Amino acid sequence: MDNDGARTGTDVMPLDRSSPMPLWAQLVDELTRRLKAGHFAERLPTDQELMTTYGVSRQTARDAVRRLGESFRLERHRGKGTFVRQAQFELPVGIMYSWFQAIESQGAKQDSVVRACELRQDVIVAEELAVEADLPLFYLERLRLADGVPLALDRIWMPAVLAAPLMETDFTHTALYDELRDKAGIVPTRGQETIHPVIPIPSVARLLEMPKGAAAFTIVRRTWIGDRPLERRDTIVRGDRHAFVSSWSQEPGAQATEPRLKLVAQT
Amino acid sequence: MDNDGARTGTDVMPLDRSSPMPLWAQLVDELTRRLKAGHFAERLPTDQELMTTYGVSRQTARDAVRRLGESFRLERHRGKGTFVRQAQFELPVGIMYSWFQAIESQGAKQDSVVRACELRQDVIVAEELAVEADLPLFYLERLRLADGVPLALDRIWMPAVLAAPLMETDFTHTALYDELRDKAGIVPTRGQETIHPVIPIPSVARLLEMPKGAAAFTIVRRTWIGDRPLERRDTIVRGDRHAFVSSWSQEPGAQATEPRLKLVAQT
DNA sequence: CAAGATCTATTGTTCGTACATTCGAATCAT
DNA sequence: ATGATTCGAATGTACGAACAATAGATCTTG
Repeated sequence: MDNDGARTGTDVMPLDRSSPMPLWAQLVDELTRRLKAGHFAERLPTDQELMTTYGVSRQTARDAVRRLGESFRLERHRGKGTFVRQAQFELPVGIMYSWFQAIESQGAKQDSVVRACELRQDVIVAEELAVEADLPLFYLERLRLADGVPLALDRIWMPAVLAAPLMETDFTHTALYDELRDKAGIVPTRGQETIHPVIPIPSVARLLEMPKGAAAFTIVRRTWIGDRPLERRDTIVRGDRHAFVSSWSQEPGAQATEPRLKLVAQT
Repeated sequence: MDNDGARTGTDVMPLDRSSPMPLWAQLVDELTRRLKAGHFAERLPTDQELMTTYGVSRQTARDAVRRLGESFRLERHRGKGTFVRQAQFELPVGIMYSWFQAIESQGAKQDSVVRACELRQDVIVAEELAVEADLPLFYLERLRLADGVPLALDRIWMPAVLAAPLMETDFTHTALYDELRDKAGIVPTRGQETIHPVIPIPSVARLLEMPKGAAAFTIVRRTWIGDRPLERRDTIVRGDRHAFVSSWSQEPGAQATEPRLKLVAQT
């Protein structure tokens, strides 16, 4: 991997002024390439630098940066420069993330009853997490409450090698991903959630204090770091008190609102 | 409402060059105002027209139009001009829309068994649709099949005054919104879907040929034309053969994929 | 030393200009 | 009439220039 600011010669690919592709497009490609190669970890070139480095006008340089910002999260500040926004730790980790946030923002106190936090063996989950069947897995089972009312039952499996630093954590008030980041330096890069309707088994229904004959959601989440499986999580959410809601509308001529599902508490 | 191209004098609000707000921003506001007032039904002013009308440079005019395009769906064509993209009839009508599309794109033949297509009275739904309780409602009940396999049970209520032209339609292969648009000239502008897990009542479970003890999704959709309720629809989807799936990923530095749920068939 | 003033770097806004590219209509030649 | 050519309109690309606004560093001064 090349060094950052170093001009090693092969660093900069000159633009092709005879190409039919616009200069700004070539510059976008070039900057994208360098960004992905790890350049500009901190700061992007200034307008002036782009002008002299690539021999374009400021207009063209700015145009390229503007369009680059459609793919990358860039922040420009007068007097300072252009920066790649640091990867946020609070990734949009699917539906559950926004849900717990919404609950919090409505003023309800969240906490969890930790029902298990241990190392376990499980052949089936081990297979899914791509670890040897006889290796231990970190297992965390929590009953999540909002103002003391059961909301969901959360069961998490992770390879023990990755989750070892979390063993001693008190998960009563702590978010898993925060702990993972702070104690193990791990942040998931990819995730998937699958949502099914289920009839919870009696023991779970009792835990969640659900009325008899009510259905629930199961949300199965899988996360990865690159290609490496990090986590499998099964969450059972009470279906009688929560729903997924999607709204859309279209002002005449205006952009249509993308349908986006939100898990919300029922009144 | 003012006429379109007519320059009636109050049509054009001049920009304030002493304002701290950039000219392009003022121009965006002005064009937004006029768009919402029904101007430019067909074509937006050309760069040249904006320059002379508002006394700005082409750069500024183009900048304004570019940013206007972030709120409105604009199409610019060399040699032709700038146009407001016509409201598409195939609105992103929530989750179900993409679901039936996905099924179709996977090659499965869809059709419906029309179980009821009639006028009915229903006090509760009438209340919801904001019509007099003793007025009739258009009621359509369909069992939706993919390659002959039951997928979902669909029940639709609409005010009869709006849906009258649909009474004679054969809904075996026809999409409701297409019919509404073609025969009644009606297109919903707003919608909401709420998704719950349920245990279907035996008669419905039998219709959907669901295994005993399986749960299902109910999707309640409400649509409006402006503020006027158009439709209430209850759809019961087999939960053992379908799921909502949401994926997200984050390239380093790249825009995070918004979590978006899709209803998909299980393999 | 500290508070204020000044300078420098960097992005934001705005003007002007020129030519390229594409579309559609008008014109011309056959 | 019909096909090819030309022309005008409109957007796309690219250059140059100037000044404004902001942040941070440096300098000045009490």
